[in-house]
Amino acid sequence: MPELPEVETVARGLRRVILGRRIVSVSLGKTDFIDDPAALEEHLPGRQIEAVERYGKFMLLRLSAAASAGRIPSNGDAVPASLLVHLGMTGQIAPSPAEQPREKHTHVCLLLDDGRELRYVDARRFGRIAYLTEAPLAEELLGFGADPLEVSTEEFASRIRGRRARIKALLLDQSVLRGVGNIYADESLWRAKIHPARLGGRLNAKQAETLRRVLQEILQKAIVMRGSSISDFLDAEGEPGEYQRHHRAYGREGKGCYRCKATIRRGIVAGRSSYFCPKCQPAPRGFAVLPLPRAKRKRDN
DNA sequence: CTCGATCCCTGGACGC
DNA sequence: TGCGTCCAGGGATCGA
Repeated sequence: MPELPEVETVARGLRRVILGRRIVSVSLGKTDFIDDPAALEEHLPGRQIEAVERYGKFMLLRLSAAASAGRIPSNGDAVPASLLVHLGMTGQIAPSPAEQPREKHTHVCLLLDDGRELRYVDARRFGRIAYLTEAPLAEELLGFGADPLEVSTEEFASRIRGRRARIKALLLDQSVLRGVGNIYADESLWRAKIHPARLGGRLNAKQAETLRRVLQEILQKAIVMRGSSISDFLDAEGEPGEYQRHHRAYGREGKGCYRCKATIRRGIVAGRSSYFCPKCQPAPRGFAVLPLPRAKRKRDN
């Protein structure tokens, strides 16, 4: 669930609270979501957290070369490196006092030089953590698409043009755009009045530009609101976001469209639950709308 | 190239 | 109350 705005919110929070801290030691819980757990234990201690960046849905903790106490480390720690962190669905990362009991599902603890622990908690372990030096990191980031906040009209159009996938699949494809997930895909398609199952390559230039523009507006607003807290998203200071109050499509099955009052419906597109207004966002021929669940048939709105 | 299916994983919602 | 089942979904992978 953490998508670009949520990850940006976490990265900004981390920047405020851990920048400049040095990692003293590492302790790990379950490690099946970590690329090379031993590398964390071997290479993180002694390094300083110099920057926190976001790349799509990833966070990049930029680390100094390890302090070497007068000699050059022989294990590669003389060069800078990065810790790549993906929050998956349920990942949270934040510092806590080291003496505070560890929450359930805490899988990575980095003891910092100020007595706190930077803890990574992830019940479902859909996240990912990797220790990477410069070259492997560059290679890792190579396959990602454009930054949706920066992408130009022309680049966005060219990344859609000629594709045969559905527009929602393209929005979710991290090699097309980096950072968009299910919520912001549905929200931007609703705002652009484009059905998620439309074929991306069939959008005309005006539709593509509208989609690009509203996607940027939505992401920017969501960042200002510190992201959407559905399920259990909390930022690095334990605060929930507010953007879920502004959702117009996502999660609103059975409720009224804010534009036309028609009932928001759900279908599966690109393997994901997709919410749309059947009136504002006309479906392509043959699209299967899921029947409204009993429980959601009425209710407020 | 794109699709759907399957897997990973846990907690919460729901039905009986 | 409790138990079983389904679903949430980002990403990898595999076969069609």
